[in-house]
Amino acid sequence: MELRYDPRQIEPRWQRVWEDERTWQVSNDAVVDAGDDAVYVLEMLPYPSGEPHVGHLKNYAIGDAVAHHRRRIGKTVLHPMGYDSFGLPAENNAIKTGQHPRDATEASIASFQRQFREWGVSIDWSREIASHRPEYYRWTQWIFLKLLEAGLVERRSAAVNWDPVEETVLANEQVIDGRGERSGALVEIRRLEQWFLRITDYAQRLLDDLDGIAWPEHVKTMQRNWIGRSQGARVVFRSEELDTDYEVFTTRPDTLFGATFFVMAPEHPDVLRMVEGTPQEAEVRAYVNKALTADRSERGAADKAKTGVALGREVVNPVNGQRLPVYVADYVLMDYGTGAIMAVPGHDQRDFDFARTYGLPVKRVIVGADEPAPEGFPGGDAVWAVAPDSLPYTGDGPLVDSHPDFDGTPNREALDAITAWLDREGKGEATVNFRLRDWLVSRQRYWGCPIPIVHCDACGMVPVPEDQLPVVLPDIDDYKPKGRSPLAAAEAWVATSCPTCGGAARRETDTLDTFVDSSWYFLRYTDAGNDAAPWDPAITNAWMPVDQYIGGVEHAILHLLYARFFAKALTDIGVLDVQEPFQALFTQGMITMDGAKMSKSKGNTVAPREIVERFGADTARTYVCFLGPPDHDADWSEEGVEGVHRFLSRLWRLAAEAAAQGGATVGGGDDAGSGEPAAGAATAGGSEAGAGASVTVTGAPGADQPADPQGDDLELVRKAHWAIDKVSHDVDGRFAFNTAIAAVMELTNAISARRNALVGGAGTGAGTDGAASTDVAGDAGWAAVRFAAATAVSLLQPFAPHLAADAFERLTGDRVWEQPWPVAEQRFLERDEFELVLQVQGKVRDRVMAPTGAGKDELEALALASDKVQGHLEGKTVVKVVVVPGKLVNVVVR
RNA sequence: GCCCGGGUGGCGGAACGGUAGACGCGGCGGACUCAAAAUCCGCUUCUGGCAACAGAGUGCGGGUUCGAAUCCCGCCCCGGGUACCA
Repeated sequence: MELRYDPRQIEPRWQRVWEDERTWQVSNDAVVDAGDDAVYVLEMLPYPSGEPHVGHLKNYAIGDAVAHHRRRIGKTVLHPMGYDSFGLPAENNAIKTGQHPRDATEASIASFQRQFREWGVSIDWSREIASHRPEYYRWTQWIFLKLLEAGLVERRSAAVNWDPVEETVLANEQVIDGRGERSGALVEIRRLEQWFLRITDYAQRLLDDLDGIAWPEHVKTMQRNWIGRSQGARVVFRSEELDTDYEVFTTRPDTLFGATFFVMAPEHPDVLRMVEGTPQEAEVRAYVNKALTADRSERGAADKAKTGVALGREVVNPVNGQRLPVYVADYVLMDYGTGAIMAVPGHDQRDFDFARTYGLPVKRVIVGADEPAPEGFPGGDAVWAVAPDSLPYTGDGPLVDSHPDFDGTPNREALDAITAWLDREGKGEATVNFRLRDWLVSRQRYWGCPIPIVHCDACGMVPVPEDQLPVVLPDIDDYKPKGRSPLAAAEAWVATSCPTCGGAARRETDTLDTFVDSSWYFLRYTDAGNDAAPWDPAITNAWMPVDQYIGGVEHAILHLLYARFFAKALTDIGVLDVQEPFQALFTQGMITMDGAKMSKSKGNTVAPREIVERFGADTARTYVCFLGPPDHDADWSEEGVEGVHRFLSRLWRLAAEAAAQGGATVGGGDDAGSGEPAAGAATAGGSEAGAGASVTVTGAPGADQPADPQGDDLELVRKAHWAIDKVSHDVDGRFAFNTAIAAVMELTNAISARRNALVGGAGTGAGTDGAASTDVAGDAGWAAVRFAAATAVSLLQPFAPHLAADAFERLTGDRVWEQPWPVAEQRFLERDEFELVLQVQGKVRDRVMAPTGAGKDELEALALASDKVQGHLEGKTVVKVVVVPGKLVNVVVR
């Protein structure tokens, strides 16, 4: 009998069974019945481009392992799949080749879909979605209109990030080091009318609710930093010349008395107004223009020398009436706070640098607790033209040279007192400032969701009525952006009538950022077939939140923040009841090649398709789960793949051989659910086999746990239970897949050893027909091997579902995915003896067997009885003996 | 600069404060074979020793402890995130 592990036979066969029987489909009736046992496992939505890469493989291998495991511990699992199918790559391809983005996208989707099936991922395909299809984006538009109704959508003119290569605006989150996230081009600032979502309204809640979700701490930290809450005060500085108040935000109102000048951002709308008609105008204009056109990465460099120009104007410090010269300088950002600052060079590094460059006075108003008081303390007039080395001082301490009411007061107290005073005087108030900006969602590109708005000369901006959705993206001839959306050229489409007055009107031609599409897809999965509404809240609220979300850490900010915002906003609107969409998050590490990121341009890529073709999907999946802790980056290794393939071959062969020694009593009696005939009936077709399954009895029946194993068989059964215990702990919540698989490898090694002993002599491997021992001991041995093999494949099922299905059926006649997850029996985990470690001075000197449950005295006596221990005690006095029952004895000597 | 991670054999990596190096890769040796592949078995942290064994050892320096890869303090290096955020 030839026993060869042949994934090319095995894998398609089981894929057919799962597909024909729709094994992984779950109905929405089930979620209501299941209650808390309903579990939503989700991997991040893939962008379909070409074919899947190893990152996808890892993502779905991890997710599928979780889904399988949860099913087998009795959960009702929702595990859907779809495509983030709007977006620039398809459009850029269209510009280059003329191919419609839809065609390229659909081709990619087909390729992804085919490969996901070949990987055997347990997906409920009935819920598949693709964000570029009208039946999906109809509801994206619906949500946009709901947000509009709720006042969370705004169209306003703003200085925005313009990507000159992609010819579109970008969200702040898509600008990295002053360059477009995708194009890498230097981003320019332009003032344009754009659509914004008011995510800043939710800043505080987005921050607070991070506390309640099971996410990696570093991801939460990244979001906290991005939201950037800071507590401070708004303070009003008055320009008497212009009769205008200018507000600044400061986190340090305690240093107000140390302000020696005032700075505005180059973008500040009043900068030019302040100098109009003055001798400074030309110089200021030149500076502002230069600052605005300079590239952002250069401007953003913290170590760049500070530059600026005096405006020749003054503003009044509200706390002491002092007049402060006003400057324009590019180290002040329009984006943050009010675009103007009070400068306190004595206590801020940046202001200090600027002051030193321009010879501005530096005043110290706080002294360090353990520093000597400066000249004139308290209440002197300590202003230095050139600052001493101790400045700027950014620590805490009592105030000096400020005001008689505050001098000597610790600055943190003074901060509150000064804020209260400002408030009373109407010159400021306590406030919180966020770094988070509103989300710019309009894009001047073609391949995205049309914004469902009509512009009417008479009525203004009019939302497209719900019953006229979707606004379908029209086909166009020229995809090339020309500073405006390519849609603007689709005149027949743009021209429409106003839904309100019926007059001539024009459609909005911008499309939505694709992050809008992916901010709600997980809701659509829960009720994907619904064509009357985006979802039924009763169903969606029952499935939600996603119990386990799995994806790359690169989405730590953008996607995860937007999706959280959507859940909260939709909940406030009343169409949903989900505060946090992703209860638990797991972020997988990257797979690298020779330590570097895989990329097509470097040519250091591995295509999952090739691996699957050569070794099978089970090898590919098990390998990516084995190559290290899944949340760490890991380097791809060809030898590693082969090693895993060897392991799977070995396990399968052992199982098949053991089955031939008396497994699979299929079909008889009560076992109606069992599938195809076992052992050897390799190419039998799909589900139809279930009916008249043949009975194969070749010896002791099945792979049940042996009733009363002895000797080596007992040891093997123990090992199986040890593996159950280990894998269960590693998989459940720990994501320690690498060690779980290692445990199954250990069990496999033990099975192999027992098998070799049974066959007798040195094993000759695959070709052996394993001369079956017919004696009683042999039968018992094979029974233990069958049990252990069935356990091993059962534990491996979340990683290698095809192999597990095949081997388990041979051994037992049953379908492994329908079996409950094995449970370790305590009696096999415990032994009556254990290896006692004997230490002297904390160093291991000997190991002896000791009875389990032996008392401290007994263990101490055993330790002192050891010759090796005694050898190390010679000439020394025993000071103390530490006994850890069940573990070790440590003898302390002097 | 700031905020996270992380430094363990030739390599990827294991180790509730209690046997450091599970498991895999690679390497070496052996069995099977005419031979090779495949398979199976054994060895594989370093140093000394034929061996029993002894010593050293988890980035570096201290500390706590009967006992530290693990906890604490101070450094060094690597990776990631973020950056003139007032």
